[in-house]
Amino acid sequence: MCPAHDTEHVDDEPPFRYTAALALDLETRWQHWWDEHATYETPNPSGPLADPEALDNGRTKLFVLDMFPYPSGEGLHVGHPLGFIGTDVYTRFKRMTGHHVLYTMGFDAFGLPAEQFAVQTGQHPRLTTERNVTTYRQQLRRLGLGHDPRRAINTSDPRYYRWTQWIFSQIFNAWFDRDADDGRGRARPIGELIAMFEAGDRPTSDGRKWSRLNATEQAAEIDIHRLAYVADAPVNWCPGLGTVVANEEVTADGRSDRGNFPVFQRTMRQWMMRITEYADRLIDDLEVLDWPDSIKTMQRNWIGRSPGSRVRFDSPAGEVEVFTTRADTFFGATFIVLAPEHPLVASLTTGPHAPAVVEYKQEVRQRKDSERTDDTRAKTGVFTGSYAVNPFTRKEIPIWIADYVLMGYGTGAITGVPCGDQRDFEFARNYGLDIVPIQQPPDEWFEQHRMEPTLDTERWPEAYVGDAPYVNSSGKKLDLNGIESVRQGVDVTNEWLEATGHGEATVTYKLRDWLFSRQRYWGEPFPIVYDDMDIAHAVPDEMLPVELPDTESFSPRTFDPDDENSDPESPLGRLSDWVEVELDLGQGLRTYRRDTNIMPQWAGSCWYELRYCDPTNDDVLVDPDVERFWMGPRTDLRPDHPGGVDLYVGGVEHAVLHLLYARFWHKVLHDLGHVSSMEPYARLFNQGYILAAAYQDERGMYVEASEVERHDDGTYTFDGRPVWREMGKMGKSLHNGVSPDEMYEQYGADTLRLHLMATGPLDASRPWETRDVVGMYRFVQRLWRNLIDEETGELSITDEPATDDTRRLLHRTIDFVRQEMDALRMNTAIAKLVELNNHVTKLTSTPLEVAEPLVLMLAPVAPHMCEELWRKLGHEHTLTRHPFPEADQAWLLDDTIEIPVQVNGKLRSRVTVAVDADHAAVEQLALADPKVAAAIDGASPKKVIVVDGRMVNVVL
RNA sequence: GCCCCGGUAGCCCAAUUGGCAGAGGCAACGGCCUCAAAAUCCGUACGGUGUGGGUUCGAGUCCCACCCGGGGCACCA
Repeated sequence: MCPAHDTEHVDDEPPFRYTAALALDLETRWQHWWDEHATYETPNPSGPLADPEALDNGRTKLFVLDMFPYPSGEGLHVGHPLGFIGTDVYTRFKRMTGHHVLYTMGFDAFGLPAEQFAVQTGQHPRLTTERNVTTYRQQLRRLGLGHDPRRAINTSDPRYYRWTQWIFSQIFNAWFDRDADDGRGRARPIGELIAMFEAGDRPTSDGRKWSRLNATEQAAEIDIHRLAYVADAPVNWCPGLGTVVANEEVTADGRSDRGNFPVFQRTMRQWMMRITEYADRLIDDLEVLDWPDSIKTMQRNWIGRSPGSRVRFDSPAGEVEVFTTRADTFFGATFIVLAPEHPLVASLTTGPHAPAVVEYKQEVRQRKDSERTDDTRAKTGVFTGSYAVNPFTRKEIPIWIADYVLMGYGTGAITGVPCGDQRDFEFARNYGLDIVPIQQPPDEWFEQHRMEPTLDTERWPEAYVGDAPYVNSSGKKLDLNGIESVRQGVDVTNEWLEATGHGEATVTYKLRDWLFSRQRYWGEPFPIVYDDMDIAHAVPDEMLPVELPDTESFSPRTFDPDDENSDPESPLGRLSDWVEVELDLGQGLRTYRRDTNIMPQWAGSCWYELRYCDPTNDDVLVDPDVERFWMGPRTDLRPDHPGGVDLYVGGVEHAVLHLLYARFWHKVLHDLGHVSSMEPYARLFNQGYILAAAYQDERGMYVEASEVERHDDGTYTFDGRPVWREMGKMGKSLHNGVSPDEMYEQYGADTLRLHLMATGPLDASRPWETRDVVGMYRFVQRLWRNLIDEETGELSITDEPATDDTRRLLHRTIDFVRQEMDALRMNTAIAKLVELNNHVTKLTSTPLEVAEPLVLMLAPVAPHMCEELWRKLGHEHTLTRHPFPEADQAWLLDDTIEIPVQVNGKLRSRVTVAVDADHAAVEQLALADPKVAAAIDGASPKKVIVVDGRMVNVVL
């Protein structure tokens, strides 16, 4: 049983012992006090939240952000607040060390999880969302987080999503000028593009004069440049969710990351965002971000930039364009492979081969994703019957189709170079295609394969990939023979391609445009209407928000998860009263049809940090002065600082979704002049996860972990049936959550905060053990007792000065704790505070000169208790902005120091020397030590190594 | 298969970046208190750093190979 609940004996306890009950009392009291005194409200330099006087005190601004939660129906578990507490401790520390801190919390309340919860419980998502937000608010407040409550936002609040829609309109009304900024490219207002067309400064796509295009044609011309556009595109249709989803939301095995339903590739008319235009900037600007390398790598991989060449081959069906990163290998190209879905396949297929081609395409379509991605499977394909001309060799080479070539990457067509590409090699071997050697592999390569060097590829065990001298690689005006590096071979070939018009150097990306529309209910409606010509118009800014219509039929139409041929049906489309709307868009009152899609979950989180800066501004999404103050580039720190939030803390799972989308939106807003920062998050920190034991029964189902019984033989049962234990991320899906409410009840919030911070570094995942929490509970009890008389509740300390020992430990602790908290290493800071407190415990009474700094240093982690103690120490004001203790350098140094003496690397003795003793003196002292002398045993040392203040090593 | 992290006491974690392996917490054990127990308090013990090699006067720390755990990517031409 937990101590605090052992009520039978509670009477024996001193009345003012720090117990859970006392913690509850003082914690709720202080939370109330902070609210009343607006302790954590932070002023802006201008606008509605301005208080210039409060700003003008020489403090540095600091914007710290948590990844905001979506309020699920289960409420918090103790794993959730790990990051929140980490940032809270950090911001509290920073407030005490001269910073103006912007720190608040909002809710990511739109989206699938909220909607699914509502559908499951048969209640309107607005109701369930509101209720869940209330629960979260209470639970977070109980943790004592120092948020500015005025800045809290909720993405499903019309006053918030008004601006989400506004940003969408900005993106819709923008195009990407690739030539701007010396080829870096920049978004510009669509009006500037129209002006260029009108002035004839820019040719239209089909070369006709702008004025000769009719309204529909003009609209179409503009639409192909918009950063947000509607297009027929291959999309991921998920019947089980009843909506399309983005590439980033599809798992590696072809299922939805929400719900784990099958996802099918289909061509559909959907909203897309031209994130691909930003691919280079999204990669290049990673350089100036202070982010974990792992996340940067994930983003680079996701964007997947690969420089290569496009080359056109003549074929009976016209030109076939292929993409390759190895332009140097065309002399070895002995076939062409198209993706089975390639548009030219039909016209390239000759009569005799048609049945095989049709059958193969059918086969590929039916192949399961798990099979398709199995790269151990033999390469398959069929011949189309047609030949293309290799422009390098002038030879005819067969055109095949094979499913190892993907339509979604490059041009969906490749040249088969079997001698230099393992996939092509395997394919050629399978179908008896020529393998022409074009490089002389190095001798070591043959040695590795235990064979004599040869150019007879029949005997090669695999393709050779890498640098090597070229052979058989000369033709008309292009001669690679003699060149030895791939790099050079590619460069020379690219020059030839461009000179002859056969192709050109290019870059392809794995990144696709962002599929932005969803056929669900709980999200931001598009601020778009269509006229009778079906031309899309942005709803004017002054008519925003386009409010999400209230309806009881909010459930999306979902389908059999495997019903590939079903079609999405948006819930908003059923509301004909809402869909039909009369508007004056400058041409008088007309009837328009609203777009019935909603935005994806990610829209609201793409820009929330901006709204935190200026949450109540009704004129702009964020006042430019305010944005510059909180998020402007800190060129005072380093010249290439991109601006953005100073510290962003959250889980690694958003590496390529939220973090990529948010960067994209931010860059568009920057380009259009709305924000001064070039990146949203200057520094990113990934907190670890709290893991907990989870238990599976025979069926593999997870059972409620708290009800599992452990037996002496190490086995576990649930409800009398055997279950098996594993460790996993705490949460709903593994049924292993522990609620913070239980911890408040047993120990109080300060203890929970201390425990979560003390068990390990913030970025480390670690298992939760409820029984460990008592350690920090004992610590705060001890600390409390060191300052407070448990019988009277009165302060019990002494004005007597501390001894030198105590004082030295105090200043060392101050020095260390400052350093560690600043580096987000709360675990080691706490360890040193415990150490100091343990030292104080041994004293007969606690000196005031230790008590005060101890309380101040612990305050960031255990703010409630420390405020209470601070008050009892006679201070009237909150310690929130009281200066953090400073170490006195004089007490950091000892006069003498004990250093180890090794003989041949083995520890033999210790000697005490003056800190400033010179090497000779230290050496002499070490050699004179009896234990050392015994170890040396009369031999004369070869060398004596003295490391200042560290150790002595006598080498014989 | 490839690319990142990480393996230190029974458990969670420190270790001034190459210099005495242990700061802190849990658990364990002993003691005080108690009729007894719980809680509090006081005290004690515990491993040579996943494995094998190498560099060095000296390796938890650097290098090489491997094993285990976690994460990401995976026919990307």
